[in-house]
Amino acid sequence: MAGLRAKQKADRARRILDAAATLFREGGYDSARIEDIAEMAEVSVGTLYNYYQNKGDILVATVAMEVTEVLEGGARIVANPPLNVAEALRTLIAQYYDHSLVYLSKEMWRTAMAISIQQPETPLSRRYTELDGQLCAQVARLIETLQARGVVHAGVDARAMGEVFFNNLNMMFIEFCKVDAMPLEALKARVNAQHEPIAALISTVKIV
Amino acid sequence: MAGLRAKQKADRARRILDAAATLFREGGYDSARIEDIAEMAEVSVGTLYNYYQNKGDILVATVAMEVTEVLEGGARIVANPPLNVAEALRTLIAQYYDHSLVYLSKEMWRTAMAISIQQPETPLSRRYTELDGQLCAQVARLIETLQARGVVHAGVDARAMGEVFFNNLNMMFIEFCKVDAMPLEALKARVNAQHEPIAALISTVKIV
DNA sequence: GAAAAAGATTGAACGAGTTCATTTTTTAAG
DNA sequence: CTTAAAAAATGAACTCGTTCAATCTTTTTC
Repeated sequence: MAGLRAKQKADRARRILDAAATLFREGGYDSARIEDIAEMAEVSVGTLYNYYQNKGDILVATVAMEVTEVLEGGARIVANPPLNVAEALRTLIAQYYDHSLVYLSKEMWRTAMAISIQQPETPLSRRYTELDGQLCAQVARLIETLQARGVVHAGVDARAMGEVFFNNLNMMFIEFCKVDAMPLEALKARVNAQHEPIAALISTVKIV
Repeated sequence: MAGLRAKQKADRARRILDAAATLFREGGYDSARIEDIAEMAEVSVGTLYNYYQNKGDILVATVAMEVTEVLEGGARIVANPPLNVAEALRTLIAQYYDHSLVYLSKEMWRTAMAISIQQPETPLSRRYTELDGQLCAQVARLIETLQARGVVHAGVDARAMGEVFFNNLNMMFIEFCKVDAMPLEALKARVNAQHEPIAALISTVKIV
C-alpha cells in the first residue's frame, strides 16, 4: 500500500474542514470550540493543530474555497461580457455578491477578513490576499476587454480604473458584512449608484 | 465635594488609555497583557474592565482619537483646496496618510481595523465606523467644492465620485498596513497612479 | 519478518482575556 | 458624626486557544 499515511492525512484534513465549516455556520465562529471541531472530526485537539496553524486558518481555508469558485464564474463573464460598461460591471459584481452568502454567513466573512488583515503573514492569509489580487485583476481585465471591443474610450487607463472599481466593491462588501440587516439587493443598488456615473464617463456609448 | 467620584473616574480612564497606548506602541498589541496595562495604570484588572468592554476597545479608542485629529486637518484642506483635481486629492490624502503612522504602528492599525470589522456592534467600533463615514463625506465634499469652483465638470456625480475615491484610498491603506516593508511614499504613489487618470476624466482643466 | 527510524497522534498543562462574588470607598440621609 | 445605600474596585477563578513531551503507528532497512 503506497499511501496509507497520505490517504489518512487527506481524509483527516477534509474531516476537520467539514466539521469546522458546519459548526461555524451553525453557531458562529466564536461559539465553535476547537475541542468541538476536533470531536466532530474524530481527531484529537493536537492533531487538529498538525493540520492548521490556528483556529482562524481553518476559517480562512473555507473562505478561500468559496473565492476560488467565484473567480471561475467571473472568468466566464469576463470572457464574454455585456457590451455596456455599467451592465458589464453589474453582471460581474452580481456574480461575486450573489455567491458570497451561499456557503458563508456575514459573521464568517467578517471574521475571515479580520484575520487576513490582522495576521497577513499566515500562509492561508497570504492565499486569501492573493485571491483578492486575482479578483482585482479580473475586474481590470473586464475593463480591458471592454476597451478592446471599443465600448470604453481608448485613452482610459483600464488597469487603474479596474483597481478602483474593485477596491470600491470590496470595501462596500465589508460594510455590507458589518450590517446584519442589510440585504444583498441594497448592496448592489448602492454600488451600482457609485459605478454607473463613472461608467458613463468612460463609455463610448451614450445611454439615453 | 461635588465630584470626587467623577474626577477619579476620568483620571482612571485616561491613565488606562495612556498605559495601553504606551505598551501597544512599545511591544505591539498582543504582547501587551491586560495585567501589564492594569499595573501601569495603577488599577486592578477588574477595574480596567469597568472602563472598557475588552482589550480591543482600548485600542479602538486610541485609534479613534487619531482619526479625529486627521479629520480636523482635512477640513482645513477641503475649505481651501488646490484648484486642480489630482493635486487636491493628493493633498488631502497626504494629510490622511502622513498622520497615520505618527502615533500608531501598522500593527496597531491592522488590529484596530480587524476589530472594527469583526465586532461592529461594540460602541467604540461604531464610533470608528462613524469616523470612517465622516472621512468619506470629507472626500465627497472636496469633489463638491472643486465642482462648485468650476474645476470639475458640472455633470459629474460628486458624491458617488467622492465615495469611490475614499473607498479606494481606504482599501489601499489596508493593503499598506498588511505589508510592513512598504513605505508611505510607495502607497501615495500607487494611489496617485489610480486617481490621476480618473481626475483627468472629470477635470475641466486639461494638463499638458 | 523483526528492529530501527520516521512520522503522526494524543491530551494534560499553560497562558492570557474575561467574569463575578466579595470588599472597599464614596455619597446621602438622619 | 453615624449609619445606610449606592457605586466602584478587586483578584481569584474560569474559559478556551495553543503547545509539547510522551506514546503510538507506519514505513524503511537488513
